[in-house]
Amino acid sequence: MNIYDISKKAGVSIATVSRVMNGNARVSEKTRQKILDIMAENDYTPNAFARGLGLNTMQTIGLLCADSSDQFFSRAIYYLERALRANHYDAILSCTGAGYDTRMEYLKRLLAKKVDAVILIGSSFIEAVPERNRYIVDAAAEVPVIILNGYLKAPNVYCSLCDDREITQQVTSACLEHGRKELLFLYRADSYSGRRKLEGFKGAFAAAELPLDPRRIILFNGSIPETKEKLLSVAADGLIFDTVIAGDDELAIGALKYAKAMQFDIPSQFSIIGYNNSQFCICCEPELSSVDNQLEFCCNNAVAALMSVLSGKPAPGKTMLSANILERGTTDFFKFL
Amino acid sequence: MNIYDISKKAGVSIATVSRVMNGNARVSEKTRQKILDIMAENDYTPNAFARGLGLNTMQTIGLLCADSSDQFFSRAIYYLERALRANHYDAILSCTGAGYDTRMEYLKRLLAKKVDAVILIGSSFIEAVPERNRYIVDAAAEVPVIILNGYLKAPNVYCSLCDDREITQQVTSACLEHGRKELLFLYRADSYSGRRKLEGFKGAFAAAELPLDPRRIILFNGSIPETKEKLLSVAADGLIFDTVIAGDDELAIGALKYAKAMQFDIPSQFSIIGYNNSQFCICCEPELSSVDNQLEFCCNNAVAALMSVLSGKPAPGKTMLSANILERGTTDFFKFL
DNA sequence: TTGTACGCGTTATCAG
DNA sequence: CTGATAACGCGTACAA
Repeated sequence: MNIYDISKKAGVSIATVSRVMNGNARVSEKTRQKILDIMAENDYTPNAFARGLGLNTMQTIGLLCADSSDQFFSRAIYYLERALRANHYDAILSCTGAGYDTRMEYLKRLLAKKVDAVILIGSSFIEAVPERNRYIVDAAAEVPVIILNGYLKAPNVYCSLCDDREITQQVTSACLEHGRKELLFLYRADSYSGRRKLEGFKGAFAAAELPLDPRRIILFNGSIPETKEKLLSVAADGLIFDTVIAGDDELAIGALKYAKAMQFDIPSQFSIIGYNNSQFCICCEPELSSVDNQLEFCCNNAVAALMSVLSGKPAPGKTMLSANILERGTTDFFKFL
Repeated sequence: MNIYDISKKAGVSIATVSRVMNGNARVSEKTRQKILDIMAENDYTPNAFARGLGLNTMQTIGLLCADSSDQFFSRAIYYLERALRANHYDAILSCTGAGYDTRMEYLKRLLAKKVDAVILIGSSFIEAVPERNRYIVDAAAEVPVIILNGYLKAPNVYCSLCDDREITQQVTSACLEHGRKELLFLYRADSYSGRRKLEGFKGAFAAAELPLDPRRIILFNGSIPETKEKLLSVAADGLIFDTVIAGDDELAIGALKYAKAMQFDIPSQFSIIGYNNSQFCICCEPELSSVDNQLEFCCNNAVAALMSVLSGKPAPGKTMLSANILERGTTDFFKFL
């Protein structure tokens, strides 16, 4: 059933049918109803490919993320998909895994599918060496590129992120001010947000004019039990620490397991701060204090910016949100923050 | 840059260019190279919409799920997307939420986008009243429909699931045999798998010829703290229970919080069995014993069946996998299972 | 081995 | 208000 069939049954031309479908042009109420009835009877659906060919869009946005099963990413996907759908766009999802080449390949694949834009979920897409981000800038020459939780300054690239540096510095400063000096900063990846969090951690020490032992900064990409083991070995090497500031909640849970293995009282002897305010926080005991990085707002902002750009209007290249710390059972000194 | 531009630059017709692109027909090695070079120079990408229009496929599969941020669904999405991609298909994701109408609406929307097939993730799509599943049968008249973790017998519908009934019966029987008689079955939804799990629970009592107090079956759809409160109130109402068999890990964590609030020793005084073997299991203490329902196999099977169907070959309407129980710290009587 | 011409189902631009 | 017709870019019979 195509537009010709409908036009024949209605005794009009395809142009009129097309006008009725798209609602815009003026058609007599009588023929409009007739055509609508016939379309309903035959439950006609316009061919999306033909429409795509003519309009050069199928109203789809490419979503690129490392791993959709990650708790943070999966929430982002949920919010983004919902917001896109509300704007009549569909989401093509593509999970790249950790590899750099795969990221490039899958991004190209999305572009080949002629998506209207691409959303990069997660700061792992933004590397420290500018040249390595070149492929993103190139992609932005074809379609708008939205980056969630990362920042890249380039034409047609729009970033929506939370101020990881600031909140990490605030959290770290709060620790220092409350007498916790033996801090450990544990982060998973040399990503944009990882680097920003690290800056915040260092910034707090600088602001307090305290020396910072580089051994207190640990880049570690492991599971919960591996993280626990890692901390046990760090402690065995003689480093003393009574507080862990983690780059994500999973690392924080690892730290919690470490603290329990050491039979520390939490939070009086040992404190832990997670990041992302994920479900990890509420299934352990004590429950995990964590940074709420406003993911839902972030996602909605990202889609709002995208919609603006897609309709030819300008949008800010960077939208930054401030984060909050949610205090639960693994700390007791954020009451006043 | 389209096929005409390329053909002009190469001094050949578009047919030849098309042949080179699709690799199949025989073209002289010389012109083939020339065309390939020109395509590379101009980094030409065939227009996906035009191709879709002609071939009536854009190699996309619709993924429908209630909530991509759910731990179980997000893992399913990851596995499915990966398997689809390996077969050169892209995934359009659509999250419906809990509403029935929304499910119908979004499914229609996917079909309107002319996806090559639809994968329904999660047994919540399959209702007890056949008439309510009608829209799925209708969809299967247009494209193959794959159901993950649910079962619906209908033409062109292919289901990949784990034997929830059997494992739940095994688990329940094991409890009964080890002297745990005061069981509570806690499940979230009247979904296909929910009903199957319940059958298993009841089946174990029937097999042991034990009476089953209906108060021991609790249908409850709440968060972790809500689940804890619910169990506290159930206990306050006078029901005695020392074991919770939960339909998912989140409910199980709620039960764990309840047990801790009651200061029961786990697992000697109180046992808990979760379901899905999700990340929830390893972030609590003691860690949660849980049913591993072989999600990755399930997803791979689903995609394998789909690929078979899409290439015109037959596939089983139902692929059922057996599950395992993974014993961790909340039980101590599955060693021999 | 290569080229011509048509079909795919729309949208949009003209005339009328 | 309506109709004829040209794009849109590709795949592919059929012809050469």
